[in-house]
Amino acid sequence: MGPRNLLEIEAFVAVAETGSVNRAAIRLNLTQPATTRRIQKFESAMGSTPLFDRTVKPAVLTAFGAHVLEHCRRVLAAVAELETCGNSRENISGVLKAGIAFGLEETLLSSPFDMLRRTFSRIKLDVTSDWSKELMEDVQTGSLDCAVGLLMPDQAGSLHLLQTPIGIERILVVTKAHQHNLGNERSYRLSDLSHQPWLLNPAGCGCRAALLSTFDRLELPIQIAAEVFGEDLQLSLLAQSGGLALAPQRQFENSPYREALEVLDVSDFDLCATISLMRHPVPGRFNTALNLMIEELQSAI
DNA sequence: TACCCTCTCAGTTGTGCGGT
DNA sequence: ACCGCACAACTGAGAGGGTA
Repeated sequence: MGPRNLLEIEAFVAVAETGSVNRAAIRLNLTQPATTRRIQKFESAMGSTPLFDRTVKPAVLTAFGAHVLEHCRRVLAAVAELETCGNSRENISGVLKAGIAFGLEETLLSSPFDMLRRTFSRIKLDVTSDWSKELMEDVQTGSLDCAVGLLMPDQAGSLHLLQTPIGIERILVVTKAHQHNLGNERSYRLSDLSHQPWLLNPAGCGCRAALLSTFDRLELPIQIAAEVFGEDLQLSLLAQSGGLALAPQRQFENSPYREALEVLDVSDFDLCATISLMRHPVPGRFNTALNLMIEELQSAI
């Protein structure tokens, strides 16, 4: 088997894992016909037993295909391992497509990415921000090589991704300091806060979804006064006009508005998110770089 | 050795077909 | 009507061989 067949194996694994030639093509940075052709060559090289059942739509792996897939994954993992041991850091090159969850950019991004640029001079970084849920899907489809996400408890462990926990982030309920209409309680319940104006991120934000789902479970109404993108802007508005907002603890502690804000102890809303680095389970060419990035992230927290 | 021609391979665009 | 897939035709890069 020459290196050409390795490309066909990658195409087969991509189609099997994404469930679609189109999505596989996106993962492989190819057009759909090119991906189809690689699959066809691989299938013909594997003999007459079909790898996909195309009588159903979308096509699914046959039992033989599933068997072959496991072998292919082992081959790709072995090749990645071989490349890792053969490559010096200076020789690892290419565009590393990384995602970072909204809200984590400023607190987490600088140190690990500085390290990558220093250590792997031939890696070009392509960094995008999005909600964690979207980032997970992008890593799953291969549009991203890795992503640092803020995962809610119900998101951790979902999808077939390798998730390395970096740290825990407590999500705080924050209000303007000395806000009179909340009284001077030491602890609140969500029922005390359901008629207060909330400033929340737009739909797509995991923290918002967790809060709304808790209100829903308790059958309480919630008054969303404004949908404001980004915790920085929310905290700024909160400091001026009052209301309630959610904020990751690190972001709150680093906020210039911190002195004008206070954290509420809400006894029936205790949300902790996991900061995780997500990547594909099959090690790729950036495996060494990602392992170092994890160490840097863990020391940055 | 340098240049040119030919062939092969892997990619793209354009398009048609079938299923939902 | 739209989407996903496969096929046909075309293109560009690279390898290999022949010739001056």
